[in-house]
Amino acid sequence: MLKITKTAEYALIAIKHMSNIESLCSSNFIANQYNIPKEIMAKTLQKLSRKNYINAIKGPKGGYLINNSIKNINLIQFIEDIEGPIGISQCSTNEDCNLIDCCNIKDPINKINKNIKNILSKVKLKDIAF
Amino acid sequence: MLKITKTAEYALIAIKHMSNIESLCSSNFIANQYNIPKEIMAKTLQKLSRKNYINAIKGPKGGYLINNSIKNINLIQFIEDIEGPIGISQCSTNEDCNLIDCCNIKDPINKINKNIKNILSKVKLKDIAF
DNA sequence: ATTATATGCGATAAAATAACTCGTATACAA
DNA sequence: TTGTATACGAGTTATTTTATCGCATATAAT
Repeated sequence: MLKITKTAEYALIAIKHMSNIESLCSSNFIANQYNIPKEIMAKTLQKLSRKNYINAIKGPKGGYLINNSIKNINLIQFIEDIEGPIGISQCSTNEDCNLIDCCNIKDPINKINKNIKNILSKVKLKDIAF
Repeated sequence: MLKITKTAEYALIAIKHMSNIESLCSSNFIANQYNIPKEIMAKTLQKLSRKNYINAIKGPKGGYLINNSIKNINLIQFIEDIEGPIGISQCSTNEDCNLIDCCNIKDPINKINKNIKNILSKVKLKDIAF
C-alpha cells in the first residue's frame, strides 16, 4: 500500500553512497556494503548509467562515478524516470479504467494524488543524497 | 508505484454512494452501478460492516446503511483499518529490513513518509463522500 | 417454502515485484 | 597475449501482492 519499489530504494542508496565518496565505486562493493543482491544492484546501476545519473567505467579497476549535475532533480522526475509513472490509482496515470463513466470519487482521488506528487516534487536528490 | 488497492477504492466508492442516497442499498446494486465485480463488492461491504463503517440488514429487502458518525475519520485511519499499515517502504511500517544497520537513506525516507501520511491524515471521509 | 439478501471460508488467477542465470563486451595488468 | 575484474543486457524463475471467483450457510420478508 503506497509503496515505492526496491529498485528505487536501491538506486537512492547507491546514489547516496557514491555522492559521499566521490570516487570510483564498483557494483559489487555497494551490494556487499548494503546487503543488496549483487545482480540487482548491477542492474540498477546499469539503468542509472543509461539515464546518465552516473557514469560507467569498464574493465578491472572500473566502476561507477556519480554525475554531480543531478543534484536538483526532484523525486518525481527520478522515480518516474527509472520506474514509470506515479499515481495512487489507475486513473491518476492513465485513463483506461472501467469505472471511467460512473466513478464517483475521481475528483477527490486526483486531488490527493496531486498533493502527494507535490510533496515528492519538492524533494530533490540533494536532499536525500549529497 | 505508490498505489492504493482496489479494495480501498471500491470501499470509498461504496461509502460515497451510500452517503448520497441515505437509504438501504444492496451490494449487487452498487456493483452493477459502478461496474465492480459482485463478489468483490460483497466482500468489501462485509469488511466495512464488521468495522462499523456501515450497518447490515439481512434478508430480502435487506442491504446496507451508512453510519453517519464516520464523517470525521481520516484517510490514514480508514485505509489502515481496512488494508493494513501505510508506508512508502518496509522500514516505515515495521523494522525487519535487512538493510537495518547500514541503510543510508532511512532518515530522508521516513521524512517523506511522514509528509505523505500527514496529507492523508488531513483528508476526512466527509471530504470524499458525504 | 421461496426468494433476496448478507456472511464467511476457501480457492484460483493475474499482475507486479524481486531475484537469479548466463553469456557478452571492455579494458587493465601481468 | 592471456587472465581477470568490471560493466552490459537478454531472458528466466520465484515470490509476493492484488484481484477475482465459487459455494455453502444464515437471515428475514413475502
